[in-house]
Amino acid sequence: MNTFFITTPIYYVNARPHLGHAYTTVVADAMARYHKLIGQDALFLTGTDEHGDKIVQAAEKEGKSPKEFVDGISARFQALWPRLDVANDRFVRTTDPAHVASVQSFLQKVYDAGDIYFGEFGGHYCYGCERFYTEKELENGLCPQHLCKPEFISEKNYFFRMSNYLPWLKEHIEQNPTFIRPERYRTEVLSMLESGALEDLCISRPKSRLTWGIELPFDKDYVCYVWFDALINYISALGWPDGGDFERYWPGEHLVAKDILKPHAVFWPTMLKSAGLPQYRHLNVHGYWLVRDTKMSKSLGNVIEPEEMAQRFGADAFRYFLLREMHFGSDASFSDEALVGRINADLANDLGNLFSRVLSMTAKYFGSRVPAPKQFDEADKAIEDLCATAMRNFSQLFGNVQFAQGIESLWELVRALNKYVDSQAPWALHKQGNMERLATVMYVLLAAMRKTALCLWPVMPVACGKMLEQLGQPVRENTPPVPSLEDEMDSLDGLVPGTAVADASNLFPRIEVKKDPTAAEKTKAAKAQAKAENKAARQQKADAGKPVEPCSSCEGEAVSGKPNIEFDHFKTLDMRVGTVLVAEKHPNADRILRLEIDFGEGQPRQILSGLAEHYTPEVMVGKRVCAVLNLEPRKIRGLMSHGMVLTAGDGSSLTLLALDGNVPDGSEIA
RNA sequence: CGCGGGGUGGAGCAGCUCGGUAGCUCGUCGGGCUCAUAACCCGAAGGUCGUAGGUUCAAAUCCUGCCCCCGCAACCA
Repeated sequence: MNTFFITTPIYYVNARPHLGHAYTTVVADAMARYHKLIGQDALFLTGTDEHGDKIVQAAEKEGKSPKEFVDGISARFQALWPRLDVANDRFVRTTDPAHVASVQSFLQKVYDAGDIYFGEFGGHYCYGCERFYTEKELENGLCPQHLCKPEFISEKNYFFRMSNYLPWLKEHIEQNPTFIRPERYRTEVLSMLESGALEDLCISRPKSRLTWGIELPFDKDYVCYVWFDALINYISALGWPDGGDFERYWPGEHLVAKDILKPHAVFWPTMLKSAGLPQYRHLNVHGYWLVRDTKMSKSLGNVIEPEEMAQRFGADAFRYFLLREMHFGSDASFSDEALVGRINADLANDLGNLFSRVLSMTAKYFGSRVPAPKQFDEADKAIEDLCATAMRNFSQLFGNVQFAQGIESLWELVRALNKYVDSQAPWALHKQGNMERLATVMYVLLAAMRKTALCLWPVMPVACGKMLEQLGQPVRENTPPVPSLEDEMDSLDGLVPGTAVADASNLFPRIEVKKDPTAAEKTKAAKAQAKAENKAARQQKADAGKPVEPCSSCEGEAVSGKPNIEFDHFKTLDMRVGTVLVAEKHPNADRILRLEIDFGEGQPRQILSGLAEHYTPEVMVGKRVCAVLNLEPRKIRGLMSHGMVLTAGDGSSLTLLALDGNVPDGSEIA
């Protein structure tokens, strides 16, 4: 196995690239470079996902055709990567004619295998539940929740018989412990499979509703919906079904964020299985970057612009931070402070300063020429051993997607080199005139620095180039500095005595920090907003109410203002004042209170309200509240609610609407 | 008992699979060095490893109960 193929997801082009995109792509780049560095034939693919409803809408908004629109955003992604020193070998777009042809071949193959059928999409839609019911779920033709007749909405669509392959998939995952990694995501997928909640996959949309997509080869009235279009990029970019690249590079491995675990861990393997193609080797799943411990989102104004980071701190430092700070698989926290902290501590103080002090001494004592070493003593041998260990650990950990740990093991060497400088005190040797010993010490340092730089090529390609240049080593951009890192691991050889080196070095200047006293407040505000966001997003998801996953290689972002309504429309609301007679926790829902409220109607009305996290039942009794009475009654966790209590809140805090004066129960609100 | 992750010195994390001196980075304090990017090196303070039990000669590590935090899911009319 001397080839390596790594992919990022193709990014949905309805928004600009953000930190999450940058992380995934930088990691993939580092992986590709690492495999090139150990002498493999590595191919690195990224790209853009350009079909779907959202694109059409976004394009309309800007008065562009879909194609014009996606061309623009795709170009933006493509322009970003070089700024992060990302050197992808391929870039795939789902609007590429080759991709389109490939998707159609794949669909045809799966169709011929008998795994695609024409069926009913949707069916019995209950507006109360905002979902479709199958015949089986209905009780006497009625919605089991509301006991009302659901409306029959019919849309014929094509389905992929995914369920056929789920038992096989479960076994495959069980027998291949690193098929999905890290472990936690493997566990999650297995429990997903055990839960039995997975159904067949709807893979089409009628052209009457969506034209911006790939036409099904067996029905020209339909286009392909989301996953069959998107996932196939991983092989269409290799020219599948034709061309030698597929033979050469497949199976590869994938890198994704945890939000698209299901499509990659379940849909894609079953699709490959159905098409009779070999499985991918690994699905590498990473976590989210939080910003000051809250979710990053556009409307919070805390979106991290990768370009800005690269510009302010340098692409190398930014990449270093991303790879060093996040333990692959877990979430991590992004902040300027953390970034600057890493840059100063690791890059400036430890690594940069090491280069500075050693090169400066080499200039002073040996005229900037690598001296020839003599016999190694114990201290030198210890460094030689540690260097070998560090390189081996680094290599093993990096290959195992444990980037932070790999880098850390390299820093054990860097710190040891700084200690070695102190313990050997070259300046003292020089004073004593002990030039033999001095030569050996300086050689050990320079040679170990070279080894360090070699390992860092996947992480910081440009800085690595600078380091090697300062050590008199020839480098070529985007080419591994040595043909095989393996050959470099067992000795301190590789640096030829007499080589001219730089006389000074300032690789990573310290960044002076200016304290931001409002940081804590910012955090607090951001958290509150984030919660509100969450809620809005959830609402939106519910509104979509479709049994098919929305594309999630992007963050959903359309939080829009509400349109104006007619006064007549407003007047249709029946809002009244009432007094809470009874309040208790919903027996089967932790956020909800069950209220009995007197609206002067003769008998109290039962309303359920999501107040439990803000008001205790005791406090609620006797309170006067405002409510909407003529909302469609709705069953919530088994109890009926006949109205809605009015509240104001921002997501983290919530308060009831209060009355300024005294009016009788049942008074109208307008 | 919805699913999953987590609670380890001031902060962030490792260690837990395979029980046996609690480790790393940052921060704080004291010292050293003078080659260097006010950096580097040494030392110190600071933790009964969420909690209550259990197994064991021995538990951060294994078992059980409980508490708390974070995602997702469900209910927020």
